[in-house]
Amino acid sequence: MKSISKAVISRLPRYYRYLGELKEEGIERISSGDLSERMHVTASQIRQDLNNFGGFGQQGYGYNVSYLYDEIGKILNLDKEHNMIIVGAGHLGQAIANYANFEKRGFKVLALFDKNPDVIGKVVRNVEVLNIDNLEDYLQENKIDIVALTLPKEQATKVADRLVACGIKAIWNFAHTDLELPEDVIVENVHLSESLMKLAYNYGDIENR
Amino acid sequence: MKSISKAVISRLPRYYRYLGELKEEGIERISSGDLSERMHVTASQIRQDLNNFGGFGQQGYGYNVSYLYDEIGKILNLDKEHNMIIVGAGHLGQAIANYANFEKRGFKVLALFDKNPDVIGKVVRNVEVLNIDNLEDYLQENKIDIVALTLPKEQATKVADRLVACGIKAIWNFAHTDLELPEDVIVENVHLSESLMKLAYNYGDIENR
DNA sequence: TTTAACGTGATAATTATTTGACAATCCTAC
DNA sequence: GTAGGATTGTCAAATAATTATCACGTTAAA
Repeated sequence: MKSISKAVISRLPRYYRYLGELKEEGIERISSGDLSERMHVTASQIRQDLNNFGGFGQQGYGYNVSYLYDEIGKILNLDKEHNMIIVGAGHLGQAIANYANFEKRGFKVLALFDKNPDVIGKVVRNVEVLNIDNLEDYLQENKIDIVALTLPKEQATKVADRLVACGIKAIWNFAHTDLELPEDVIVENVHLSESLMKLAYNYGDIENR
Repeated sequence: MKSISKAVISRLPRYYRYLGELKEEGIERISSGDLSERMHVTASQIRQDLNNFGGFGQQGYGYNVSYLYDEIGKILNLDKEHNMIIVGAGHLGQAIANYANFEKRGFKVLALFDKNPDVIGKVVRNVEVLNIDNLEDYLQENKIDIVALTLPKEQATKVADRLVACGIKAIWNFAHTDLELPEDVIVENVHLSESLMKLAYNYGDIENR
């Protein structure tokens, strides 16, 4: 089986989002051509992308919105529950804990962790902030799939090692550093400052006109 | 002048980060080979990327860390001050306002905006939350370069139009939607849920072993 | 029914990106 | 100074990603 390219994967969530919107609008079917106009990508790319996972469409008809939505959901593992904890209960950690929509997609936040006594014990959206000293114990007693790491980089590296030692295989990393972890641990980075720098680069041309 | 590819731009902030670390470690010079080991990319890519902007290195010596750091900073427009406001003073908006490091790079948060009376008037890191009704007035009186949009998607679309009407050319968009704006407006998207879905996809294989 | 329009999936062509190779040049030690 | 080693910038090759094309199955209107 030939593996799916990274570029394709990174487009799947966007397809999923647009299909969700179409579904909400009550649209039952859509052609790659119409979808391409909405999404501002080529129809060819849509057909090619989807075809990596099987022939979801039908000639002369297009794609069934609801069916395709569900299929992409399955591909993205959104049909499963994912237990998640957040390590770092600062503003960003709390922001993520507060974001309700993740739960709709099966991502369930079970706990936050921090070392700061001021936030330990606080409850954010029904989720308690626990003492990070108890991280190992907690992970032993609870099956956690994903850890969101919202710590300053100095602490993130060490905590990541602790997480991996406990068997964690998926880290959503918000720290401004690249975690050096074993190959079988999946890290998805969200480097906000790098995103902002890209924006600064792109709009710079306009400013200096 | 041939334009710089998107792929190169998106790597620049990472180079910048690593060079900053090298600088902090007191390392004065580095070869593409050594840097490639640190960053886990090919030396060829580093040389090729940097060469898009000029010959920063020297044969037999490598690259001067401090010089290269500054040069990449200039390319990314980090040598200029950027005035920023945040529209949407929810948890995410406040998290961004609280993030001190942006200021170090020249991104200055001047105000937050919200429509919720509970947060209007609140002060986050010396920055006040203002009433969104006053957005247009504020933008007329203050030169704002970048707007961070941290609103639910329903509101984001309309507010984005208002921003553009006021002449804003750079939007850092955290709303879960694609803003449809004139071509000369630069939008940098941060779609957290899409990032999380990518993680779910990638670690799914491991889980279902 | 029949048939024209539609629209996929597949393949081919094109374009973009990454990697490899090496001559030219600079550094450094003697 | 000079020779030998290091390392760049550049060009070419290889790989990857995107886009265009089209044969053929499906739909829907007459």
